[in-house]
Amino acid sequence: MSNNQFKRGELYSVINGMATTAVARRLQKNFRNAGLEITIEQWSVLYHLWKEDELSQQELGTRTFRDKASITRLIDNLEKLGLVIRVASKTDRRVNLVCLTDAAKPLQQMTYDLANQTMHESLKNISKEEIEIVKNVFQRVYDNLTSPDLS
Amino acid sequence: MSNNQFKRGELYSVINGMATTAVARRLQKNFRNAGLEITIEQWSVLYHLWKEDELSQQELGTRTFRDKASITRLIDNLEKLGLVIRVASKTDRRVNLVCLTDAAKPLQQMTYDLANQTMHESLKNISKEEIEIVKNVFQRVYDNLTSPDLS
DNA sequence: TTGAATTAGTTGCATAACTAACTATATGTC
DNA sequence: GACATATAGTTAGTTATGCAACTAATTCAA
Repeated sequence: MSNNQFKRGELYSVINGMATTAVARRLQKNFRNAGLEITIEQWSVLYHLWKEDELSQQELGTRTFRDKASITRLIDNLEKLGLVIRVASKTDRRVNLVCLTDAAKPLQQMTYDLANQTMHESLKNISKEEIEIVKNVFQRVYDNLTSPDLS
Repeated sequence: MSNNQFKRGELYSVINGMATTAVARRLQKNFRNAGLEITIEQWSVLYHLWKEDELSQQELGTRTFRDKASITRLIDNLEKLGLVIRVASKTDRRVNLVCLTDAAKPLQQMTYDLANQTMHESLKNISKEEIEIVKNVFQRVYDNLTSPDLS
């Protein structure tokens, strides 16, 4: 009966190895070709800071689906690049607020444009409806795996 | 007009950070809970060898969407675990054929069952039609990014 | 108010990814 | 046959991931 839904391992290997990393690799390549020396992982952090600056590392982890240790090291590298700084929170001394520097500003429009270009290359001939379904399925997969089991 | 198709970065962050890694993490966790000491990356190589044994590293790279260097080290680690061996090809001395050992045999059914279980957890309440659309979109994204541009 | 439990962040360890440079073998062409 | 080119695999260097153990600060509760 499981085989009614998917051939063994097939969907898994599709999900894990193919389209998603192809998109990531293309975006990384487009960054490099444009002379940008940041990784897509670093970009994903900057992306959330451009939406809302001065987030805690914890909050950045939640928004980018990473654990604390990964965020610690991503912020280390972004600090080395001079794109963010850690500022101690005044209300909770455990917390670092991650703040964009002036050096990060010029990257915003450039990386948005490259991300859009990459999405256009990736989503050529794919309809809005299909994209909505994919996004919706992904959200539900994520919810299936992260919400507590109520059964 | 790009915003007609997707909100900036939104689909990207969905694809890159969320559902796919949640599935991978869950499968890894299910392996660990079952006492299996292999990574999902190692499993993805074994998976293809169970379908067809004695593949070259090159061919394994193609089938698992990895580059040569990644395959070299995955095979290194699988050899250390005693699950595969490298056998020099008799017809082309550049080629290593990667061969399953007897130690890998008992893992096949067990990991298939765990992968199926993981897929059931992930795909709860997601219809066959939606799964087909996701698979189809992924294939077309991959094709968009890997086939030569004919425009 | 003191002691337990929780939360934020860091560090060590192992695995894995990509790029680029490298060796060795094979192939194709003059 | 000899040289250029292509292919298979390895290695070095950098970045990233997950887990577990750890410190420091905060909160909760008796």
